Parts: sequence; C-alpha cells; structure tokens
Amino acid sequence: MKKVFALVDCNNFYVSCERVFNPSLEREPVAVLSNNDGCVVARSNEVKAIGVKMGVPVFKVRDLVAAYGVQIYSSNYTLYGDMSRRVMRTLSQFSPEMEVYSIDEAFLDLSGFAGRNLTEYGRLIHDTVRRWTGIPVSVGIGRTKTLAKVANHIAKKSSRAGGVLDLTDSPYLGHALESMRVIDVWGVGPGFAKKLRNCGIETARQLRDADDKWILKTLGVVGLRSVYELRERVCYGLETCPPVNKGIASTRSFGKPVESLEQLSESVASYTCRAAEKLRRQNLAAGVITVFVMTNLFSDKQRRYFNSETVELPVATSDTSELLNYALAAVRKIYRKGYRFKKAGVLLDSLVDQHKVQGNLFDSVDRSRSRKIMQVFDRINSLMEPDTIRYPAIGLGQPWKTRFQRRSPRYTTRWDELLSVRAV
DNA sequence: TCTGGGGTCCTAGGACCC
DNA sequence: TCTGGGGTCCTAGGACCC
Repeated sequence: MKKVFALVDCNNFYVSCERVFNPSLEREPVAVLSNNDGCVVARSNEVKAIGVKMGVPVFKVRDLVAAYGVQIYSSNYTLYGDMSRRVMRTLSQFSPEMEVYSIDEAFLDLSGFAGRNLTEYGRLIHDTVRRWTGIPVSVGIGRTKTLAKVANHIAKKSSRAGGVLDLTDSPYLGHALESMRVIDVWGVGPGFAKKLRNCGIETARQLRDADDKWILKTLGVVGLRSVYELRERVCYGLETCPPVNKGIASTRSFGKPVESLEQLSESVASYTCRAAEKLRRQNLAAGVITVFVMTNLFSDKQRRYFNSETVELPVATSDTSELLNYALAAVRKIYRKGYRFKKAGVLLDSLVDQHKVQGNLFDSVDRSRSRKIMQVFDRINSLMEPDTIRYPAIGLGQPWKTRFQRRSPRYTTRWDELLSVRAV
C-alpha cells in the first residue's frame, strides 16, 4: 500500500500560545525570545513582515522593535509544553499512528484514509485543533515525510490553501517543487544549499531531478535520501515511540557574568541536578559526565577561555549527590581566576538502562538505597513545586540565573498564575 | 552592554589487531 | 633487494533538525 503522511505544524507556536491567553496580541507584532532573553525564536507574521529574521539577537533589531511597537516576551516553556500536550492529545484522535516530532509538530500516518478526500480530512484536523486548543495549525499531506513538509510549507504561505494542502497524486506537485527554494527542503541546511547553488541547483524540483551518483558524492547518503523522498520513495518511516536518549545535556548562559569559583560551582551544581532529573525520568544511568565552562566567545575585547573536563564513572549512576561530587571536582579543575564566565553546562553520556547497570567489584555505594532516596526526592518535587527540596550546592540567591525578564504567567499549570477574567 | 539549548546521524582518519 | 591487507572500534568534526 502506498503511504500517506500528514505533517501538522503549529503556526508561530510560541507566539500563538501567548495569544491564546492574551487576545489583545491578535494582529499585533509579537516576538518570543530564547533563554536569557537573547535571540528571537518565534515571530508573529507581522514581525516576519517587517524583516526581523529568525534567530537574530534581539539587541540587533532594537530599532525595528521600537519603531513598530513589537511586543516582546521571554520564553515560557512551562506554558508552551502544556499547550503542546493539548495539541498532541487532540491530534492523536485523527490517526492510529502518530509521531510527535517536536514541541510544535507531529506526523500522522493517513495511509488508511487514502480513499477519502484528504483535503477535507486535513481541514477537519485544522479546525478541530483550533477550536479545542486555540492554536492555529497548518496541515501538509504527501507520500513521504519530506513531501508532507513541502506541502505544509506551502499551506502556511499560500492564502488560497487556507492552511491545508494535499500533494498526494497531485498534478500540482511539480509546480509546488519548482516554487520552493532548495534551502527550504527538509534535510537541506546552509552547507548543502551552498554546494547545490554552486552547481546551479536552486529549486526543490531541480534537486529532485539531479543525478543520483552526483548527489551521493556531493551530499552523502543523507542528501540522497532527501532526494529519494522528493521522488515519493519513502526513506523515513513514522517513529511512533520516542527513541531512548543517547546523551542528556543541561547548559545555560548566565544572566550576568560570573567570576568566582563559588558562583560557577553553584550554576554547575544546578545544571547537574536538572540533568540527573531528566536521567531518572527516563530510567537511565550515566557512565560519563562532562562539565564545561566558557567566557563570552563573541567578544573580542574580553579574554576568552573555554575548557571542559570529562570523567568516566566507575559505575553508571543517576544519583544526584554522586554526580554532584564529580561535577564539582571537575569545575574546580577547569576554573581559572580572572575570567568573566558567560556559560556553563553538564553533559551526561554512555547512558544505560538504570536496572541493567554493570556493577564494580570495588563499589562501596548502596545503590538500592540511593535509588529509593532519589525516588522520594523526585516524587516530592513533582507533587509540590520544582525545587521544593534541593541540594544546598545550588545556592540560594543564584545571581547568575538565566534572565527571563518578560515572561507571561504560567496560566495552565500554577494556581497562583491563573488567568483572571472580569465580566462587565 | 546585549548573541539559546538540546538533540541526531554520518564520515574520515587514526589506533589497534591479526 | 624485498616491508601487506583487511577488519573493527573510537573520536572529532561537520552536517542537519527544532
């Protein structure tokens, strides 16, 4: 049976989340910033129209922001994560097989619906998500994931499509590919696009029709797969259960530069706690921990420094206090006086199933006891607020904490931040 | 002054082994 | 004088994604 994939993608997702709870932002220019209020990571159509590019540092567009009265918000991941769950729950009703691809996108397997009018079905999905969650989405339908992406891209831009486009067995497919720049094809980034442009390949259609051997030589097997997918040959199936993580990272920029070992250690301790929580949520244990610290690498004026330390653990663990010991020893080792640190992070690798940890003859830790302690620890923090119980190593004042100066309320997950409505 | 965070996969080259 | 070849594993770096 020939496959049919749909890609459902939330429009300007973070901005749309803000608008659901603050309708006065509708039709206003709105942008949402990355961590530490650094870069623009979500833009309303009005902001796109005035030329603010994705990922630009906000200080570089300050004039545009002022001139057009752009409303700026910090990231509110608690809110976006919760809204994402609502959207995904809604989508799951429309297909037996779904892959949650990112916080704002999901692929649906619609192969079983091939006899129906897929555009109408896409319209139903589109309208239902809007009605049930308030979030506007676009629906693209194609014979491969890459073509569903193509359809989605056009659905989002074309006013005629109205947010839904079906490109399965469509006489319009060739034209659609011709209208699409090669850089907008899923799997083609700036590096590939440059190589292609140098050889005169500008559109998705030219890429589809390129010579296999040449593609393999120039872009490798990854590039060739994308080309096959443009030709309706499925290379990427639906991944319905999320694969187990191979690594876990927790890294952050500081709200203001850190110079002392004490504060640097506090931040690393705090990132270690977060990484360890992620580890336990997936029932994993880490065999390797890496700590890195760095100054501002953009600045030419300040002295720059980057260093990292990797430690192989004698026995893989998910115990926070054990990981803290290694992390804090590592940060002491790579800390240098006299630098203004801007960022630090903790990476956990060699992850294994917590219940299949290879023991060590000289291991002196009571692991079943430590596991029980961590279970209670996580339970309390999930029932109460995060960090209700915490390790003293993460400090109290945390002056280095990442900036979120313009964050909206966490409307859907905190009683004290509920939306209030007044009837007049 | 001010530049995010968290992932995946592939490949080339070196080390090592027989 | 004549100095192999093939396989595996690991790592760093580069590409991509959101």
